[in-house]
Amino acid sequence: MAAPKTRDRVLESSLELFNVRGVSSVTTAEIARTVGINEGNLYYYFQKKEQLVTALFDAFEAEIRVTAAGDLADPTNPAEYIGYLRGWFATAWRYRFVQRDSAALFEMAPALRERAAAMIADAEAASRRVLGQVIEAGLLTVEPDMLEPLLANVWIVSSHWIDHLALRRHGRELGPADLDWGFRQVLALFLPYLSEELRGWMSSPAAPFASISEARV
Amino acid sequence: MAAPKTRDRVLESSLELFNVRGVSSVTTAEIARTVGINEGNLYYYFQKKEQLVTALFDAFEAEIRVTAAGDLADPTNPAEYIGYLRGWFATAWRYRFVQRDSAALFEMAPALRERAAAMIADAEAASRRVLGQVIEAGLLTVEPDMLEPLLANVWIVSSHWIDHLALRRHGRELGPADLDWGFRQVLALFLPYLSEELRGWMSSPAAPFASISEARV
DNA sequence: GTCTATATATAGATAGAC
DNA sequence: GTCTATCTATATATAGAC
Repeated sequence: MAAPKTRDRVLESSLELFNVRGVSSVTTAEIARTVGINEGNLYYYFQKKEQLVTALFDAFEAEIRVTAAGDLADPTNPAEYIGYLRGWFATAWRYRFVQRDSAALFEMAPALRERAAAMIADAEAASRRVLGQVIEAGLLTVEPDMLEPLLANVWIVSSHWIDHLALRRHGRELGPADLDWGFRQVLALFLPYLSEELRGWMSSPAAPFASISEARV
Repeated sequence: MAAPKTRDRVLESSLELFNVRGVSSVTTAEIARTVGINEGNLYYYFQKKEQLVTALFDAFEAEIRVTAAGDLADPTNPAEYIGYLRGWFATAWRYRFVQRDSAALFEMAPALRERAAAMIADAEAASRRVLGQVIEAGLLTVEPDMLEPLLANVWIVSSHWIDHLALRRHGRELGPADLDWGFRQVLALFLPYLSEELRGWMSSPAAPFASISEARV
């Protein structure tokens, strides 16, 4: 296969740097150095740092919208809903720079504010719909009053478990095992609402608890 | 009473600015302008921006440790535990700049990383102890396996509901009514574990759901 | 304790040769 | 498409008068 184009390597390196150290702490000089190109060359592809950030947001949004559009072929199969959740979770991880320090992000690229708000509204609608299917299928028992708070907490924990764990880890880099921790935190939000049947399944070897670290993250 | 000293006004204004726009986006020039003093004067009190940030962290840590040291006089009284939770919640709100963008914070003041890790460890131990009292008293029924995930999610939601809501609000400033929303999100984490007795009490007029906005925040 | 004026460093961005 | 050299703006920080 062809060697990755410079533009793509810039995006890849920037994503990693932004995720780890935050959008505002990473300089264009550092990005160029990491990619192994000159700073002038970087500006050939992205005339403003804002454009770089926006291009990464584009990718994030596209991935979120694919996930949102997804549907459960068989809502009675718990593995499918867990897979669906894992999709959200993996995307939130891959583009965690968006959530972390969103204030600085929007200050750098103000146009993203509206786009992010629209995106999250659509994403919430999608997850509301899918959760509805799962409840309909009898896997979960959630009183109507609890639906919205539950959805919001799922989003919050999926997006922000990283900061919490990084703090406890004294800033050590997070690895695959930590991803498992995060995903379990999300699943923990659902545990009290499991039907009896599902409760048994969750503790069976078939439950794909630990396999998040094997997914593309 | 005496007019507030300049140093205190600097701290107050900085806290507000950092909370709203993030540590790395706020400049010393902007702080001085907000306080109504000259930039040179600002540097008379804090020779480095890092010292300013550290002083605010000191206040945060002190407040957290006071809250952590607190105990429930009567663990069978649900209002007391809710008050305890509200204490955590209010502090997390007042110093939300610490959680939001913690990467940039630690890059600016590396010494805070270790302190924050130690502080959160103590805080977790404290909330673990108090939650234990409440469970002992029969107000909540939490399986031992769920205790740690629950505590972690309480911390995550308490610290990060703001970013989530700000996104949905299209960046509008958050107000007291939004604080209620956040606190309800935290309480929602506990709702599935309520004893029957407590469940009734929660829906009674005595339940101090809405009064978080009257607290000092 | 507060101000004015100045210094230093560096991040973001451009021009033009190759 | 990539590099070298350079420019501009500005954030942090200091010196010294008042």
